[in-house]
Amino acid sequence: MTKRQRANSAPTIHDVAAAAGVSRATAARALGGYGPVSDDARARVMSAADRLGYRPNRLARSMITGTTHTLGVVIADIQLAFFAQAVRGISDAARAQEFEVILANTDEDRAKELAAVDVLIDKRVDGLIVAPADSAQTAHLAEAQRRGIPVVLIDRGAPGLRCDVVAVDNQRAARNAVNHLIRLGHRRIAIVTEASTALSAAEIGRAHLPPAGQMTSVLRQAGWAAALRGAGLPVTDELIRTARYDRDDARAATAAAIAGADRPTAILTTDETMTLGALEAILEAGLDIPGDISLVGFDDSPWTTVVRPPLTVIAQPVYELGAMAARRLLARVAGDDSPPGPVFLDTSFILRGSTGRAPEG
Amino acid sequence: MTKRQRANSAPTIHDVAAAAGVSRATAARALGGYGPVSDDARARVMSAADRLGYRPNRLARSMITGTTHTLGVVIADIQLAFFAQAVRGISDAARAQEFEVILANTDEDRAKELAAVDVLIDKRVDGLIVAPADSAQTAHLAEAQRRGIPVVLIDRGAPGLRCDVVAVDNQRAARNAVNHLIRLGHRRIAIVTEASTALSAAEIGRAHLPPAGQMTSVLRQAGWAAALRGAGLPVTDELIRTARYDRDDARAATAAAIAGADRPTAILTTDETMTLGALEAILEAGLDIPGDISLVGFDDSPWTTVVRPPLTVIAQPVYELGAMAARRLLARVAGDDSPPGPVFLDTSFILRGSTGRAPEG
DNA sequence: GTGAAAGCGCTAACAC
DNA sequence: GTGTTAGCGCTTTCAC
Repeated sequence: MTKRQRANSAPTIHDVAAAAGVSRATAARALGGYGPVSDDARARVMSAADRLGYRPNRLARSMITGTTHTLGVVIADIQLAFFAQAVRGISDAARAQEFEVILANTDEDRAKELAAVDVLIDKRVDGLIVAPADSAQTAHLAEAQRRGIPVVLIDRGAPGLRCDVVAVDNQRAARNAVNHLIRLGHRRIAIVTEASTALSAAEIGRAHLPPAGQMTSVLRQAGWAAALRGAGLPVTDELIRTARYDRDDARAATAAAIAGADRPTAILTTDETMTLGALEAILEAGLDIPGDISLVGFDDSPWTTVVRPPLTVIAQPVYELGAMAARRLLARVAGDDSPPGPVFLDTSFILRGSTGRAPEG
Repeated sequence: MTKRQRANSAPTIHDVAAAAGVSRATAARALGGYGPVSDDARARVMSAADRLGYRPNRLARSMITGTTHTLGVVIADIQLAFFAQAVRGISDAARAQEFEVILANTDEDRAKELAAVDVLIDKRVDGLIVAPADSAQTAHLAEAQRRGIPVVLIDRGAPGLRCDVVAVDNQRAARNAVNHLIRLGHRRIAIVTEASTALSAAEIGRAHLPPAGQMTSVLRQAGWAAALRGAGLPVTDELIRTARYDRDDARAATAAAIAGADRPTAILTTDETMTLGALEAILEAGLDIPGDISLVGFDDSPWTTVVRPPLTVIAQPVYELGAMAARRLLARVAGDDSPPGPVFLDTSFILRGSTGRAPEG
């Protein structure tokens, strides 16, 4: 079988060229929209192309140009509302420049992250957006950069890596929220946070955390501690309630916190999952919000206004975080080599019904 | 510059072969794990490979093998919990067989869907999972199939397309839920659904809908109507409350429904967004749930147990829907050519506090 | 403006 | 078991 007899396989530029009676180079120029082509040739090529149902093979093109018009996105879990929104922002910004998105979930597991990054490099993505599972171990990301693949971090930074980071100032946001509680007269303000990143009262006292160099929950905890210290209030281990990253464990941790003798009068939760668990525990205990206890947490989920009372929350511009990360990455892909650094988007403190004056006594 | 002097570009199989002192073919065989290679040669190749930091170029491989180990996933919006969960299921099932996932959002817009499918075909994905925006217009999907790309539909079917569909039986699920309300004595049971797909009372009376051939909301509406008719209850336009697909509009539609003289004693909502709006309206109206009005809706969102009362819901196995779709698609990619058809996964009716006996009168 | 020819990095016959 | 050779479908010099 000679080369031109592949009757029923997809038409290539070769077939189009033959049908149009021009050379492959001319057909390619017309189809690809580069280089000089006469109007006549272009017209013949175009009509041949759609008569044959020609579609360019982007793999072949990528082999030569070295660019795939594809971004790799490596996050913890697309099922978490935070990442779903961020990915939508990324996807829209990418799409606006004709880039596609390959998604990988890590479940905050470094091994999965390594594997994902490797595959994405092998697939020759043009850039990588990563929410790194471990801020301290980023050799694989440095390696990607070394191979010419720009990396933008989202949600959390990595001190050891020279790259762009798009995040919010978690310490500041938490500090603001806790300051608000303090102004309402609260003195015992607990935090319900992830065990895997939580620090003890002693540790959080010493810690000096860069604003984008850690997992968000530690930063939020640090902000909480800073606010307490700033008001001269004690930061004790009893106020630090940790749970596996799981709603039910957050419920149990909160239940334990409010069962004690010296019940906190307010609780800060570090994200939606923790908030859900904490709220459940408070409801089950039959406590009045905010009469007996105030509740404020990160993330303005849609449901926070249909619970009673509606929740006071710290909202992040999640979609924008994603869109911004993608835009920065795309700029890098396009050759921008200005010095990389963090970009902080503003959070907003949304005052609703779950925070109120501290109960007497 | 001769061919071997590309000092600082990524090492290719050629470089590895040279370093190991074997031919490219041998190096390729060792690296790719195919064909016969002596232990000695393999060892030398492997050590040369990781000394040089060799990584295979999957684009080049795909050019030859014709497979990219990539699935295209075309959905409405990753920000909707339903799709986020489904995509996680898809991603995990794909990953289990070393496939990656490219994501595209359509916002139920056919033009965006067409564009996405085109790009994915051009990128030579091995298969496509699609939640089609329009069940009636699927020429682009048939075209993908014609080009040898298997297609699996998720969440909704398309009567005109011969392919696998993974969904739930929405009519049946809705009918069951409404039957439950009927057994509780309800006679005026309204539905809050999307305007874009809703049928009038007259239309829904005549409609004969295939179980997987439509958008889910019509099917749910049909199930609702079937239950009413089955109990000899009237299906009137007054009971059909439509809204843009948007929580706030659902709130307004519900507010109008419960403001009238002949207030429904129960409401069925067709998904999380509608439920959120409906619940908000009921709370704002100060009605007691379920004393004044019962509420049941599709989708068992995490927050449905922290509102008071907790919501009775129809739960779909969303993650499994995704995983199943991916597994079927992967089977097709692997050559399975058994007759395609729909697969229905079971929903579950979760009885909680938002449904109760119909009020007297 | 157009064509011939080389080659991206890899796999797959086919000899030996 | 190993090497040689011919492509995959495209872009890109470089002549003409």
